[in-house]
Amino acid sequence: MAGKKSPNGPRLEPEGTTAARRAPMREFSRSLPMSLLRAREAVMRQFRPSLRNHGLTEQQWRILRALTAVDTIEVTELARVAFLLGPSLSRILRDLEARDLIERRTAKADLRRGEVSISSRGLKLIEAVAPTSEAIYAEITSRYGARKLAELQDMLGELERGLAEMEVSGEAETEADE
Amino acid sequence: MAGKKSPNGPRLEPEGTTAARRAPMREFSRSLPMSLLRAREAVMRQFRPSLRNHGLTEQQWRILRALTAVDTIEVTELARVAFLLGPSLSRILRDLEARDLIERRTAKADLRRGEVSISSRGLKLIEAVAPTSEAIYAEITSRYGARKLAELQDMLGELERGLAEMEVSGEAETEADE
DNA sequence: GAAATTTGTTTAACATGTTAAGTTATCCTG
DNA sequence: CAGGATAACTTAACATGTTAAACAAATTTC
Repeated sequence: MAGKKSPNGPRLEPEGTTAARRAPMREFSRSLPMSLLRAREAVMRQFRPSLRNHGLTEQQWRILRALTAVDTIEVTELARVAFLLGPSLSRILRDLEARDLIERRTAKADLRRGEVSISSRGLKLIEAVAPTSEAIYAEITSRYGARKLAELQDMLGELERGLAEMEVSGEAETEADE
Repeated sequence: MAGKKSPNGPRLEPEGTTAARRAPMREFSRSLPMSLLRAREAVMRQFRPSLRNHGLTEQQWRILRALTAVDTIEVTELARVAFLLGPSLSRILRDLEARDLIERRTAKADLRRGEVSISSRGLKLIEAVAPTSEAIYAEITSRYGARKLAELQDMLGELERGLAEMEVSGEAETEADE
């Protein structure tokens, strides 16, 4: 891809020449990151309005949703499950606690750890949102096909696992590179 | 350093006693949005270090990358291609222009429109990053399998198109719902 | 052809993503 | 048992996501 570039000077012309004179590379819009981004956005666009009507963002919903599956959970574990970085989670928990949607206390055995659980108020909110959310999910499944959807998720999972292996191989350029 | 856990801390039970007393719903971590999010993050985690070494964020890279394919492009069209919302793009363009990586001017025919193009400095930067970027992409393709990757992207594209159709059907609750 | 409406872009405000640094509590080693 | 290294968060700082509002230029209406 390091082909010889035509020495086309900087564009100072209002009406440039033709369009296709630069580095080709892969078709940008068809890159894997873009495909995944657009697909996810297309999915979330379906859910956001409903969540918004209940005063929840996507991340807040993920957290409450994860909390319904457990009695209590530590912050770090919650970050892993809800797939949020620590700082984001820290801010959101502060907000959710202020809104009385969750409850927190420090672990007796280890004062560093925080234990989080959903409040009855939070539980009510979840139960109010869930039906719409489930309906949307069912509609998506129906449209796309349950089997194909499962297959897609399998492929995504395999991709994820494969990339996790790459992590260990290419760990050597924390410095340099320019 | 290994899996040393708290000696008496209550662990999470997938099918635990106290855990499964609330709303069941779908398995949270296996939802489509989470699958897509994790997969995309796994992919981007590969690219981010390299981009960072060149002082670029993912979005800035997307913009410069899109600009290499055209002579000039209008802001709105650039937002569509790079898949960024107007406000985000507006901020990033301001920054990229300050760093002399792009050039801007207003269209003669329509003073509302802004025309953007990459600068020679921006082009140099792209050419510096591209090799590493392409190598990573090649590695991913090789690991996952070119055929399977193409299939995955086809499925993602179909999902995206299918959901786009849903948009028109369920448009009636801009108000109410709470 | 001026007012009303629409369009292209930016600004504002708040929430999250991302990396680095700070805090406090545990663990660990001499 | 004093430090030093770790671990679990939390803060800070900057960039982007997201929605609403502001603005100016173009288009439509009456």
